Amino acid sequence: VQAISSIIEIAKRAGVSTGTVSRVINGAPNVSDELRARVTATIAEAQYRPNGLARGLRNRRSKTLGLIIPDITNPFFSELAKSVEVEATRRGFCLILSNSMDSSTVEQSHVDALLERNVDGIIIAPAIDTVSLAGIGSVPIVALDRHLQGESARFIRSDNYGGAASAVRYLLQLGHRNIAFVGGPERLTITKERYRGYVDVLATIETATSLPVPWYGPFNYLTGVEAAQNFLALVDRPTAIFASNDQQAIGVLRAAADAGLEVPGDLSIIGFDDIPLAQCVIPRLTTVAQAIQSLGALSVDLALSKSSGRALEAKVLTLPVSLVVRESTGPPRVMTR
Amino acid sequence: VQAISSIIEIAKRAGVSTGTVSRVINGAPNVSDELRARVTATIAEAQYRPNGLARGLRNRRSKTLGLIIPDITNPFFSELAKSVEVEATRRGFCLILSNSMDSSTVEQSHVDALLERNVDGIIIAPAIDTVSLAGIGSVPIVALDRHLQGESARFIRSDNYGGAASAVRYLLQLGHRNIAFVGGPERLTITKERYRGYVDVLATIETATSLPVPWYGPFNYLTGVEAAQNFLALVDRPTAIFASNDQQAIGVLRAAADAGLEVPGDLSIIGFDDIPLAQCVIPRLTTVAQAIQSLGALSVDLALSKSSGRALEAKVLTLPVSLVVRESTGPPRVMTR
DNA sequence: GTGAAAGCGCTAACAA
DNA sequence: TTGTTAGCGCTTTCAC
Repeated sequence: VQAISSIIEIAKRAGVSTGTVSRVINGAPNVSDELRARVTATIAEAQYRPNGLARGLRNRRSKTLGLIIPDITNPFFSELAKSVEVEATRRGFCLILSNSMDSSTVEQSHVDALLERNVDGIIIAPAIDTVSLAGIGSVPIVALDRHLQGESARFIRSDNYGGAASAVRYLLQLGHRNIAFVGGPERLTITKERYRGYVDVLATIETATSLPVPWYGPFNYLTGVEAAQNFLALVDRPTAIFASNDQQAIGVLRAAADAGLEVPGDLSIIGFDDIPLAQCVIPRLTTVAQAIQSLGALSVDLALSKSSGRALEAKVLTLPVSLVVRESTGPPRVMTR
Repeated sequence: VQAISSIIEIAKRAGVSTGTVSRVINGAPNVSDELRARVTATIAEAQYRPNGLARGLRNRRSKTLGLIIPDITNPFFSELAKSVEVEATRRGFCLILSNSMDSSTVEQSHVDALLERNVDGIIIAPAIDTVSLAGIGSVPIVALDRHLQGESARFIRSDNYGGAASAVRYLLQLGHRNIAFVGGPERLTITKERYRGYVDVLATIETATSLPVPWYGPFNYLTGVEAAQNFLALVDRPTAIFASNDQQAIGVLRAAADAGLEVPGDLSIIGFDDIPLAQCVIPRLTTVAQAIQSLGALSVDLALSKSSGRALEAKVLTLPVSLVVRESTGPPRVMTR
């Protein structure tokens, strides 16, 4: 059975006008029960599927959202992408996925591609959050996790400062005084915010020595390995390392094992994000948990809410984080702030 | 500056017809250099972006591909999705991402959504590879990693049988005789193929005892943990475990650590996929590496190649795998078959 | 409550 | 080489 591809055909078969078929498809109230039933039956029988391109052209909306992230391979972003996709689907939207590979140029070309496809909104975790994007303004933009230049975008992210602060505060509680910092790319605001949280808390105590020089790098395993190798070779070796994401923290774990160190006996490690893997590595990872589900769902929400007009709406949303402490035995302890 | 939104406007400004503007946009040869320059300039100046919906409607193609996978959160699929997205982008296509959450029902609704959006092709890793999908046939379909019922789809996957076989062969070489099998969902063909590879190789030697009963479960960490707990409690404890993916293998690692076992001293473990994490866990994971890049790129290739007519084209593509042996010291050794 | 018809922005066939 | 125009499939106003 060849599926029918035009509303005209359906109208003909059902013996009604295209207008009526359209009204039925869109659930308009002013259609008689009789015609509605007839049209519905015809549609089902003919396996008819309305043409989204035509509808989009006519309605000026594609029921599609764009998501631009640095790298879907990063577990934090794949968790995020999943929650965005699920929420978008729940609302009848599709999600176009783009990886910027941490390049603003690639990012811009993705934006262009999305705009050409008339997406109804763009959610983006910018590669470099001090750069602005061209062509934006005709469509709702949500900056996710990372800031975006320009006044048009809404911004949603976690409490990076507070998260780092509570991690370091916990390490101090455990008695650590020499705590090292592994950061993400130095240019990013999230990196700076987490660093400030770290520094500010350490400033509250008196330390014998100065802090180890922070180590910056991409949010991946390798950075953690390199950072740890660097820190562990120091004369005044840190007893704890705070990493800016879980992948880095796992890299630190890896390097500590290679160096023959016990974790947490010889070295304490805290990560950031709380990806599923954190509860699986050996030993389990203590980390600052982001509310990834909420970040994803809310960003869809923002992208889809018509904000035009309501100038006073919140431009920046900061979601709370919580410290998840995992020990070799017993269940994880969640410490909110 | 308000960006211009119609080709008519551009035509007016440049003092030409819409036809000419269209020809310039599409790089048609028969336009004089003078007009081409004028139109190009006007477009750039007006920040004009052609409307993809209208073009798609007219051309019957959306320059968009659909990808349906069980779960982007699974590192194997996020690697795959990335390579698909990169290849699609390279060819000027966008990628719509959908998670089926391992449900055929969800899967079908994603297919419907994609068809309504007139995607030019669908790449799918089916949740259940014995189920067929409705509405397919109007668009090129590529079954990726997992088989799809129906004759219309192309199929591309790795050599699951050979991969499992070479893993088990390697374990035999190391002297293991009691090797356990952790499988993915039992209904999947990939699970069965990997199991056959495992069984067939073991059938070539004489074993004192019978094989441990295989353990099946989703492709995640937890399955590995549970499987290992099960196997390690056996009276006749296996000395090696072959897991059907790296996440499961990492779960086994986790459980072995909890049980106080040394890997590989007390227990050898081999995984499947070779996700980046495999080289980072402690100890590093020996695994069967899939050519994920090629899988992704080729599936885009298949989805985009007009196969209509060429009936003799290969319907099934099987990509070779290789065993990557990682030891506590030294670089990984790649053993192809 | 229903039908007729204009038009969303674009391309391609045809005419000039 | 360039312009004119029909029409892709749909929605919605307007008239009945």
